[in-house]
Amino acid sequence: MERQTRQREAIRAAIESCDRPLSPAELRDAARRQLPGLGAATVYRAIRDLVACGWLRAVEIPGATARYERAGKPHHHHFLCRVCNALWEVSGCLRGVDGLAPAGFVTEGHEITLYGLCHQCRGAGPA
Amino acid sequence: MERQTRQREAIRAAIESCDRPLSPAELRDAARRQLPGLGAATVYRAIRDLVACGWLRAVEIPGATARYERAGKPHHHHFLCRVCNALWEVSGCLRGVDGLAPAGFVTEGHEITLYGLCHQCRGAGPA
DNA sequence: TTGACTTTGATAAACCGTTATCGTATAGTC
DNA sequence: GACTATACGATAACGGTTTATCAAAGTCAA
Repeated sequence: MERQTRQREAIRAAIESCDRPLSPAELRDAARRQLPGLGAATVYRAIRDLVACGWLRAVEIPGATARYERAGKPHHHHFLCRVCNALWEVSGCLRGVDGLAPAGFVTEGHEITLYGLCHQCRGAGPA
Repeated sequence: MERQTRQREAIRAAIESCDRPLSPAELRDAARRQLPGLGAATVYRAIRDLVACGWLRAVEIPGATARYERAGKPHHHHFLCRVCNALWEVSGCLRGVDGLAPAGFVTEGHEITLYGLCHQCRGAGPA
């Protein structure tokens, strides 16, 4: 298993050439620019396999379907634009996040999601 | 409209007697302890109306359906237990969260979600 | 080049939370 | 108590995402 195909090539290339996490639909659209006939099922299969082998990572965000980014990046967070729904990478974190948990809780990780307008929608979007 | 019914009474009481945000299913189960025949549609209708009138607030969390809590609480965040899936309230926040956004982005709000084991699952849950 | 086995793409179908439908029950009013 | 509009509960339907199916195409080793 794990053959080299044009489809998987295009999907991996789309992830690597994009600087932000993509939803399955965004990923399919991006990969289709290189391989127009690409089917949706193929994208889901590739996502499943790439996550399973540790190459890709799911980014869960509140109130929306998951996005996917290259695994192995340093710890960071995300910014969700309420106009274009793109998820952007936010470098860095804050000290003390895990310490917010109440006494008696075991914190294993955290997510910080910022909301607002991205640089592209700042001027164009509605108030 | 807005009649006083046993159903809405039980739903409001369930929210107020619980110290953490509830999903629609959790809310229904909680209210059913007071009113066993309560239907799911009634819970969804009540949630819609209570959110619309500002009594209830939706809490969006990554990778799960929204939970609901009394509106009007001071700014705070949440802790999601990976074993029992309960969402717990976490008081306080951190300075500088909104400042994480990249230059050129307009931050309108943020969510911080901690993950791990709640105090109840700490001892009982699997490693 | 052949041939076995994998992957693809189109389609259908599963999923799951939520909403609409509709006949019945009930709250609030006279 | 009777009346009327609202709310309820059961069920079906929805919408969007994800997965299963299967014939056709493609990959890769021999």
